[in-house]
Amino acid sequence: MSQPVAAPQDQTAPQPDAAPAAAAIAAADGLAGTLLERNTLMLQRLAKVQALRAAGVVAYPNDFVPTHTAAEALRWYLPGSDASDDARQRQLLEGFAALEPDSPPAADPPPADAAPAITSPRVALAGRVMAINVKGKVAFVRIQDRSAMEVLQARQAENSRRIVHGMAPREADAVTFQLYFSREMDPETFDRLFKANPEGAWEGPLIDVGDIVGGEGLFFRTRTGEPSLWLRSFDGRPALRLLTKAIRPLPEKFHGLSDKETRHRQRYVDLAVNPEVRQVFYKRSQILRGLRNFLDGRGYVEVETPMMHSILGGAAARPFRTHHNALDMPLFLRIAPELHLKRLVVGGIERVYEINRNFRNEGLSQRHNPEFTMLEFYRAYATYADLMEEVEAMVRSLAQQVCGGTAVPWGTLEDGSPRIIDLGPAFARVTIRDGLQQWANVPADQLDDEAYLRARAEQLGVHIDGHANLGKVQTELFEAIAEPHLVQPTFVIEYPADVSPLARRSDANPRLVDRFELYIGKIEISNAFSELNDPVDQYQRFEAQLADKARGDEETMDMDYDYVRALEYGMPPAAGCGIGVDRLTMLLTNQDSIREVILFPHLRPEVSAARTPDGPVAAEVSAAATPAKAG
RNA sequence: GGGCCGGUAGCUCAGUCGGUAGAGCAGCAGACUUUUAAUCUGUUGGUCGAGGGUUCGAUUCCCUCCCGGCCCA
Repeated sequence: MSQPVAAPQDQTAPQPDAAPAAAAIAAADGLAGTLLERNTLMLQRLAKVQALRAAGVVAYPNDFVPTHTAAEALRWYLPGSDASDDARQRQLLEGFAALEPDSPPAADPPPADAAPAITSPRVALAGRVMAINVKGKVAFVRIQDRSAMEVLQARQAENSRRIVHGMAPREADAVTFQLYFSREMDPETFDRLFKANPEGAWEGPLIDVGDIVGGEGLFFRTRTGEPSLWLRSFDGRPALRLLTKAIRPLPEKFHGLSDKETRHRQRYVDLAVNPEVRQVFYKRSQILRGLRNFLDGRGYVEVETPMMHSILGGAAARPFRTHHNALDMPLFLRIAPELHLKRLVVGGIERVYEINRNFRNEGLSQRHNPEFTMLEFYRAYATYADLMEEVEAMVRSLAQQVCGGTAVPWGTLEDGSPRIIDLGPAFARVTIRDGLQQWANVPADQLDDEAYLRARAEQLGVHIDGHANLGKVQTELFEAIAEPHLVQPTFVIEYPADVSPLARRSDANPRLVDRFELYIGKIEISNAFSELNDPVDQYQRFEAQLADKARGDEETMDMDYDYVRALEYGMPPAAGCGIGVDRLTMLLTNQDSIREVILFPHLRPEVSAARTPDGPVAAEVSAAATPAKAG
């Protein structure tokens, strides 16, 4: 049995130390030892769990069934300007339980724009408690559920109406829905949750911000016009139930959680308290769905190809290495799916795509995460020029779906106003050579002079790898000096064959390949080219890669005999395109860091100051983060 | 890899030219039957990122390290 806690009856006496009492309760059940860390707030909340159990309440029930989301409830309650539309009213009423004949008491005095007296449907809502406001014998509990962003829109609309009707505006950015609990509706539950319980195992209120609750009731407006759920007990059920007791406190309601490290390490907290973060990932979901819809609609087939490779290929990047125990062989995490997808084109899947992770063993930055999501699609009987049109249509269509238009905000200008990127007009095109002349002031007759280009790069402070060949020098210099100019969508074209070992040579100039990269907002979004399907040329280019590797270049491809064999069977003329989904998401959600569009971006293992009564558990936390399960 | 900035209560942040720390919110106790970051009264809570050095004394000064952010390569 839990030890009863001495209740502080005498106000003049020194304050009893609540923490040891809570610790006693928690420790008695061996609960605190399971925590990663201990603090007073957590021990208090653990004690509340014990108090619930002592009162015969199931602490973590799973039998509450919400009938609606908060947004559905609001939609019923705030029909909007077309509320007079009978069909809409019927549609809104669908799915609601039978109307309750006894409506909650009318607000006093009734607000000017109050809905006419109505009978309210019975509604059960569940969500996380974001704010509690106890005022004597009534309590307000604001909850947030999965419909938070729709609630936000509804409340903004409601706020506009309030202003029109001359009422005090509400905060329009609230994503919570308010439950109103009057003690007379269910005194026992009210007192247990909101009032001191001197006889209980924990003397104080049992509900906290952060808990998950479920409540049943009817709609009404408070005196100040806030649409609320008037909680009441039906059929003897509690008017408000704790569904999950949170042991850890949520970040503070006003400033919220802003520490980036904590936000990324504990994304669950970030998502719980920062609705705009949830919105970014909802949009990411929309983007993925939009990409699939777009390609499916054009006859592409989605496939999944291996993510563990024995031969590196498809991109110039350093790999992650792993090992297959049973076969006792080294494996690479794939750096690109390209060569597998083109094998499928050989096999007759003439339009094919894959959306999945690539892994590249390189530094982390605002635009680089070691694992990132790549869309690659391949289309037979198409050229890179065809894919330019296709990519342009795809990006434009996504912007319309996700942003509601083709003009999307992207960062800020010098004066602090939002920079607008317009994806509506035809995307600009610039060749590598034009760019070098225009932005690096390279004379036309020096464009193929490697020594000159290296000297110019030196002048401009651009570092170029000593192993780089002419094409790589041209490309690296171009990328370094051109990127700041590539804000509005721009296709960069006419790449040197040196840096494109898988691309088809240009018929006009065999030193170039038919390739483009799409830059938007100064970042590379896409890379595409007409595919090389001449097996002899392909074999020779692999050999050139091996030569580069022998010279010390670490970012080269290996010879892939099976891929050459596939080409020997004949790949239809084709073009292929890769799109960085994370970067595209950055663009369409106006985020300046890739970490803001990846749910769990890569971070160094956490070194926690966590401790328990039995000693630090940080070592366990760290151990869990290491790949010890491989064995 | 280099430079700069940061790590102080559960959260957001002050502060200490060296004398073991404060605020707001959260929490706890009380009042309050329609609140809106509710209000009012009282109050608990910190190995000041880690380790070492200097010192009578270090959260503060010095060194090393860890984690993060920004910029550069």
